[in-house]
Amino acid sequence: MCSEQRPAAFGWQAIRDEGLRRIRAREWAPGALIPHEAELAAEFGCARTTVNRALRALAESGFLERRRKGGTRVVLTPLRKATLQIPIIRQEVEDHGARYGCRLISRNLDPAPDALLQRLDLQPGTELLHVLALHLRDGQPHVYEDRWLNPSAVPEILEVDLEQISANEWLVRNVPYTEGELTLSAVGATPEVAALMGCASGAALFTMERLTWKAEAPVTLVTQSYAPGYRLSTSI
Amino acid sequence: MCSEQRPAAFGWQAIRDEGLRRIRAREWAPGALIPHEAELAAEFGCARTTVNRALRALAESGFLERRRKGGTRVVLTPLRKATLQIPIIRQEVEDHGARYGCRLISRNLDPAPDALLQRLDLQPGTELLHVLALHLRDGQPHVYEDRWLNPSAVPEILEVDLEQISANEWLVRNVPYTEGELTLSAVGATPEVAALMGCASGAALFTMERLTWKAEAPVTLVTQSYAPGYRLSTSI
DNA sequence: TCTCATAATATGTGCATACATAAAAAAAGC
DNA sequence: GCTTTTTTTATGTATGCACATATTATGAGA
Repeated sequence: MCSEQRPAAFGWQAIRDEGLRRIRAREWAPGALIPHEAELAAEFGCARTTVNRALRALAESGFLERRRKGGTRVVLTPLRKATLQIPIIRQEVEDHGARYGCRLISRNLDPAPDALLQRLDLQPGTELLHVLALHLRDGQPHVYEDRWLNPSAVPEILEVDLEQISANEWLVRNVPYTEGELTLSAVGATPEVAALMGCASGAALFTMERLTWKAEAPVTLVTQSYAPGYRLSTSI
Repeated sequence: MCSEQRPAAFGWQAIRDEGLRRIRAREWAPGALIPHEAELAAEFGCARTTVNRALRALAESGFLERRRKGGTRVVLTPLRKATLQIPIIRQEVEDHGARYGCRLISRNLDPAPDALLQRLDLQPGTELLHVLALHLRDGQPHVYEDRWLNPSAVPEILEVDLEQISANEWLVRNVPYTEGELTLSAVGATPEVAALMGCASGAALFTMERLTWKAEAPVTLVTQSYAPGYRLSTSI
């Protein structure tokens, strides 16, 4: 979504806002075609380029659906989209004025479980680097991290001293752009995790799972469980 | 993010992709200014408009930060953004080929708790409509919903038969565009909720809280807790 | 030195125009 | 009737130009 909240009096934003008003007021009915760009340009007394910009913005926001020659339709269910910013843990902690720390619990080159290999589309028997770590906030447990790394995608990771730099930061710095999948869930703390986190066994932990790929190779699968009470907010 | 995955050979997308490559390759260093539009236009042999479009896209994706006269900088931490689609429960259930149902548990016009009124920026003593409901999936508990509605923002809601249409759907249909705040968390099931959901008391429930405003008036605060095991996925 | 007005500058936007492209509609061929 | 080709059409993109706007940089005046 854009920055503007108040309707703009002029420019393409005004046309965008007027379009949104018509969608809301059902003057442009859900699922129906709206007038084409040239027609709207004539109506608003502006260039087609300007109408295009406005309608494109509404399409990006999920209110309209546009197809060449097919015209522009009002989306049936204005599916609400929220863009949430995935926090970089160190930064999130320091932004709150707290002291960040990270404790490496274990680091092993293990044959990965079959279910994991299947999900990563890797050959059975492939060895992955398994790293467990605890992120601290003012010395208190903040996030428990369970990470699998694929050395065949990022061989350098085997040389990195993960006591010095967290796997996450190293990846952000050295494997710049990856695509992937983010899964949010709530899981109960296992006895082991509870002991590390200093919370009750079975406590509800907000959990973020990230699977990232570089080109066609899986890079890492990381599961981060936040201490009880954590809330992730965003504006919609 | 846009739809394109593969680099485009021509057009503004090609410039966008080349810019992204330079950011990744640190040819444009984090935090540093990049050449201004006119310069890049000369380099790529295209109009400034085209460069503008490309850089604007990169800025919207969170890689660049632009300011008039100030120029364009590479964002220091390319904070990863994920756009997640807030599911409309009925639709989500039906899309999975399951039967949707909704059971109204209670509906009362109550004086709201002070903490809530403060959060909604309402006068102490204001009465709000408090609705508890259970969304069913093939007859099984799926989502527990606790909702507060503000009749002074949407008076018509008092006349609506919530047995017939869920508050959510009525709002989507009749109070089309609202801005608000989305908060994700994990909470343990209270004994009452556990009984309704048919899960263990204390079970970890993925919880989505949505606070929406229409103009300056709060419309609704809804807390939806999903049955254990629910996962919300998105691509990043 | 400090404050305030002024100029310089990079991005933001609008317009007229042209052509590209995808997809639907119409026409042609069988 | 059916398939294939052609035309039509709405959106997508590019360009050159002009002017708006927000800030930074500069310089004048006290």
